[in-house]
Amino acid sequence: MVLKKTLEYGFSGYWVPIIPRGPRSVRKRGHKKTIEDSRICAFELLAAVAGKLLQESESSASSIVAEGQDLSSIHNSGIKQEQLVKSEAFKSECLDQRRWIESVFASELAPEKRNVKSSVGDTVLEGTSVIPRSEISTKVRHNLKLEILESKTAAENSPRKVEGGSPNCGDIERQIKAEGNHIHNVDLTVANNSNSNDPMEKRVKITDPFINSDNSVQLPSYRDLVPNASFPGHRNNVKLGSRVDDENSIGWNVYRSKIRGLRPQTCIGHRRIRKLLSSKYCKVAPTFKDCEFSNGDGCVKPVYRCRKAPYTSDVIQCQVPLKKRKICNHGSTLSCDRAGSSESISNSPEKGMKGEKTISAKHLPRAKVVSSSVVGHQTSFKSRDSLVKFSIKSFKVPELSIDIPENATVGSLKRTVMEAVTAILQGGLHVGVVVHGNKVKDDNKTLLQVGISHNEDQGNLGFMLEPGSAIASPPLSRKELPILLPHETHHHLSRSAASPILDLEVLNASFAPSPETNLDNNVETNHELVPSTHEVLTNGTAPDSRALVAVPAVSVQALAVVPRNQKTRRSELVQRRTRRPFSVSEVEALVEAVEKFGTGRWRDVKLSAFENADHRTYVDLKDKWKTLVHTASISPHQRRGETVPQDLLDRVLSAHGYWSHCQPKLQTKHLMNLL
DNA sequence: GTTAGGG
DNA sequence: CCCTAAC
Repeated sequence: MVLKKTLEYGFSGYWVPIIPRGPRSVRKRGHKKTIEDSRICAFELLAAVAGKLLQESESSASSIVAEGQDLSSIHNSGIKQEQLVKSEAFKSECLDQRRWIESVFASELAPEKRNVKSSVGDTVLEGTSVIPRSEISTKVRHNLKLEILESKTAAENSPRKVEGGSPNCGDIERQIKAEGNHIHNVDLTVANNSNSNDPMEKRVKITDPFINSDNSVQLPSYRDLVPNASFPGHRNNVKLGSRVDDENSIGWNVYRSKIRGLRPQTCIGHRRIRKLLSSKYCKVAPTFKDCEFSNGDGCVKPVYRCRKAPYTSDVIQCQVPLKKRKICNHGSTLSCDRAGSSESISNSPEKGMKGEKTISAKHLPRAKVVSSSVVGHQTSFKSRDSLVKFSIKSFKVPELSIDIPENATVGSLKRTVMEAVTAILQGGLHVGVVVHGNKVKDDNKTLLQVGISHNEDQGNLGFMLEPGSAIASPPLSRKELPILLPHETHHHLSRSAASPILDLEVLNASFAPSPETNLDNNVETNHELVPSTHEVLTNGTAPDSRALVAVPAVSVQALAVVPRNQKTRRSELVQRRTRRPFSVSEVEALVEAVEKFGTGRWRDVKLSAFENADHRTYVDLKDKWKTLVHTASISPHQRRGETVPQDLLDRVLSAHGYWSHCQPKLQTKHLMNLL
């Protein structure tokens, strides 16, 4: 008897293998080169200024001083500028001298206000540098708002794009992370008046939760600080079920660990800033996390809001930026932000919250299961013509189907679910769009075409998560999971130490096979060296018990969504079935049935010997027979996997020979009859 | 829906 | 196991 239970899962904060980043997005320069260069130049100048500042103060360094420092020397360098330096923080940003920073912290642990504002030419840089690093950020609340043009195609507007992100934003984050910095919030606002042609009007804000609205920094009190808490001192345990977020007015909810590293972060130097701005997309007013895009043609205006930080999944964090990129791409080559709002941080009520965003630890944040199943709701509309505004509360996620014996323990159930969810998450997720209950398959349709318009009831629109491409295999196919063997556990743990919420339970699930379940079994079989599962199968347990394997049952319809192109469809949408090696007893049953029915009546074989084995189709049986025949015909040492008793193989050969010999006769007979 | 066979 | 041509 099998207990069937389906459940849904949400974003999860489980450990996900770190996927090597692809090359940084290619930035095309093209006709904007000049503008861009000048921008870069501006930042270089700025950096130079900062460097000079630091140099000047180096003698008196290691302590915070310099409020309203005189910048005459910088003026002397011929750079037009106005600077207001309220602290030295910014200096560290440019020189990246940890020692200095640390010394600062050693002596400045009490709440301290620091503020840096500098402007070079038309470029304004506001930076706050020495802020406590948030080494462990485990949860984040994500709010996502979209404003999309109806006229844009579904593909363009598809939330799938959320998966990506504008290179600028993504790059910013990556760069920050790469530098080991943990800036809690970075707002980049680039506003170009289309008519002003002033490429230099930029505004870079680097903020932090501890930064007040006046851009000052407030450090947390001592007790909140845990020096070098680079490894999670505590984690969030994976829990079944979902947590309803009472604040869940919009978006994902994530929390942040209270543990914070003491190490101050270094600030973004000019180099990084330059990189950021060298991205063509930066011109389109990217703001990190809390951002709003506006582009000249007034077409696309997505608004992303991400409050409180990290502990959002890779998926989420990576997705947001990508989306922006795509949108930027479409939008606005020429003019940016017709409104010309240089303060475009967003007019949403949550504006004040921008400082709350926290970028999590290095290897991308994780999301916790936030809500198990929710359909996205669109809350607000855009009054402006042709603009549709979305507010995605959450995604409806694919169904997860799990078969597990009644006598399995709750613990094993948890582990099974855990693995299933993890496996799916590892494969990445895609976003599907559902309109009026129908999944929108054609990415090229416009929102209007699929029934999404600004004056339409948005209640009929929903988003859902779908397993992504890489989704290698369901949980127990460890073969395809990076973590396979118990002895690898530590290795992985240490390697992923930077991931604050790496959940031990996940690992335990993988490595703590429990006798009551077939986990152990699977672990064995997946070693591909260890024989057998037939103990289980032959000791009275029905073969079906092996169905404990949690199979993420991706619904066909879900998979059918977003059929981009032929090429990607299969790999991205179709989930390969769980590999379930035939047990000896199954082989035996198969052989027996084939002996009876022959090799051309798989349906009969299935019905007679595997009627109750739902996971064995007649195609499977046929395939297995095929491999059996092959196995039987090769030398024993060449065989792999489950060891099939020689006598069974002999029977296979025998039956195969018999039926293959019979076949011609029958065929001949048939032909004779025809003639 | 089944079979058979290549991938 | 997947995919598909060919029943």
